[in-house]
Amino acid sequence: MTELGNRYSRGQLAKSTGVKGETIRYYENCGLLDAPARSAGGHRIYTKDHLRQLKFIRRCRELGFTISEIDGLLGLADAQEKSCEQVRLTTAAHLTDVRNKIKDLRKMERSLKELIGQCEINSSPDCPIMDVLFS
Amino acid sequence: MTELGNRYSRGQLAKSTGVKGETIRYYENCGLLDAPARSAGGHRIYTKDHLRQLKFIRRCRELGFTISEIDGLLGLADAQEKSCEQVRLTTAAHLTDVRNKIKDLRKMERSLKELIGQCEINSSPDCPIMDVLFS
DNA sequence: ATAAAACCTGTAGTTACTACAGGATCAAGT
DNA sequence: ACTTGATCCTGTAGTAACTACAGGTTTTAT
Repeated sequence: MTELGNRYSRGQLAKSTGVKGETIRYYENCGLLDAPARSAGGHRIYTKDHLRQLKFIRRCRELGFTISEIDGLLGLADAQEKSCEQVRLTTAAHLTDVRNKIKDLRKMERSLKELIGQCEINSSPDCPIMDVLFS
Repeated sequence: MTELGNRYSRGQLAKSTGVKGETIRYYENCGLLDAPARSAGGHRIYTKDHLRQLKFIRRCRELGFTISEIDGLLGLADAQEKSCEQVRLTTAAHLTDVRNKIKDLRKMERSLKELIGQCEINSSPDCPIMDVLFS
């Protein structure tokens, strides 16, 4: 089916997706990316399908999905029925995670800002940041 | 100097700082936490100084400082002069990191929200989230 | 004295890659 | 056909900051 002008080396796949060659191999080991055919000499021969799949993986990673979440999503891509709802749930759960992380970081941000603020007021010989932390 | 009623086991130290016993050992291996004296049988005997130091480490970790940043801060705690400025710089640099992370996560949040939004509109048999990601 | 709790060391697992080492193969030019 | 340089192959080890054993010793409480 996929035959004409449809062969990519690992390097070409890397270039067109922005995913490093070594990482592509890693995804294959993980079972995330389908194992491609091999040349007589053992080199991997990828197709347009791999390209599509890898682009999907990269996008999901950029959105902060973990490998196993992506694995789940790829599994759902095949199973039709009910899968849409599952995808939505996975995405929603991930959104919650992201929001919690933001909350934590905001708390850190406030504390760090406060620590630095102490410095501006300061004129004592001791470091006020250390004073607060090392109490 | 530190002698009376001033001996803690690893477990006691763990309980009073909220840092797990195994993690305490890890910090010692890292060189973060000073190696304590040992009993005849080889058990670690901590002092109030260790308690103080470990609390400092825990606070810094909660604020997102890396181990090596904390190592740096602890080094500065001794060296007096100029160290306050260094502490402030380390803290400021860390604050920038935290803010960048927040920015990234916000971008993720927006995208995820958008993806989920697609679902609410949707009535087609295909999953709109997958459609967008798997394009 | 005995038994349970806590401790000891060293090693391996976690996540998502990245970076080698030491070869083999491929593609292009002559 | 041959050579050369780029790319590819495998397997392993390293990264950050822990966590979790296994298999044994010590401490503490009764």
